[in-house]
Amino acid sequence: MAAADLTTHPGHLARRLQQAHYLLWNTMVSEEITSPQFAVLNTLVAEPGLDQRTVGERVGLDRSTIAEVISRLGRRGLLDKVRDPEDGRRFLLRLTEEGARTHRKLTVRTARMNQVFLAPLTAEERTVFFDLIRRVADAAEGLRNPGEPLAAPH
Amino acid sequence: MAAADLTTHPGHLARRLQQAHYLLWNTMVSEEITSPQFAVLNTLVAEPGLDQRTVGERVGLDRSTIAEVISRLGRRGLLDKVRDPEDGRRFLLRLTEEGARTHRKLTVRTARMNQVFLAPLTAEERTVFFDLIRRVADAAEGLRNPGEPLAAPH
DNA sequence: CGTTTTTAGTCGGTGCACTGAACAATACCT
DNA sequence: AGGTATTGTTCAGTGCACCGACTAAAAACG
Repeated sequence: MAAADLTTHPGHLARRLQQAHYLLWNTMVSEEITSPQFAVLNTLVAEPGLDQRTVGERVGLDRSTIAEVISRLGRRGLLDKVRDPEDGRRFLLRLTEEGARTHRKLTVRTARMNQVFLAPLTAEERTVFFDLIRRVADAAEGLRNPGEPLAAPH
Repeated sequence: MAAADLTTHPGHLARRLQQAHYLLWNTMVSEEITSPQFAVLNTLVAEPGLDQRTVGERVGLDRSTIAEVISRLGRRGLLDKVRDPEDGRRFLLRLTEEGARTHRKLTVRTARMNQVFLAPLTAEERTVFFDLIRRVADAAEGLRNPGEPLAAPH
């Protein structure tokens, strides 16, 4: 049997895209803070006091992975973890002053990096790019919990 | 400072896309063989006898990562690793009979999975989808080893 | 030649990402 | 109230992905 053409395999392209992004992030944004870590900081700027599981849901990470990411951020003093007094299972998360400062700094650099990353595309193409990827990713995620309606109620 | 909108961050989208693919692969293609492992098998079907480094280059993996992937495939008896008699640094790689059989089986399943994964897009959109991702990924990879100073420091 | 430089592969370290199993706290249900 | 889910977190295990430092073989040079 002939070999397949990987350039028409979305999984292969997705991996290459992510790797390319990873490298650019490392050189243009930060070698300390990774992109998923920034996503967590960003979520906690928008919604301070979230619990760990919900943060994971927001950024698209499962419970094990989010636990590790948060543990790293905590170790670096970028966020605080407190037991919810009203629900002893939860940890409530909140950025420290340094966490907020780091987020501000990286927000600027991230915007710059995105410009470089998307430079090959025109403005209209970028819109399409976002739209297509989002639709494919959303649909595939929807295949996971088939009982659930697409528009998540609160 | 306000939180950024991650749905317009290509890195975040790329990660979500890859995760969605990973999950679908696991349910529709194989729980044993991963997508990068399949990419290696596929490369060796097209070009038997390649050395390790070149295979990594073909599928887009660095030396360390490709070494691990190949070691796993070797452990499962899907490929053979032989010292190049003409260049004692190289290992030449070749699929075993079982490796070729596995590749054939997964090729069929992968095609089915890609249909499901891309189902949200029309035929024209798929073409655009491939084109945009490829252009962005290629451009970012090009930034790695240029003769050109790409971004003036500060 | 012999000395440098380049190249192929390995090794140790860090981080992301998933699964499945365990555990404790809470909620649900007769 | 008491037993049974359900939920939030952790832990162990596997695999991808990078970097930097190292070894050994080959190539380039003088």
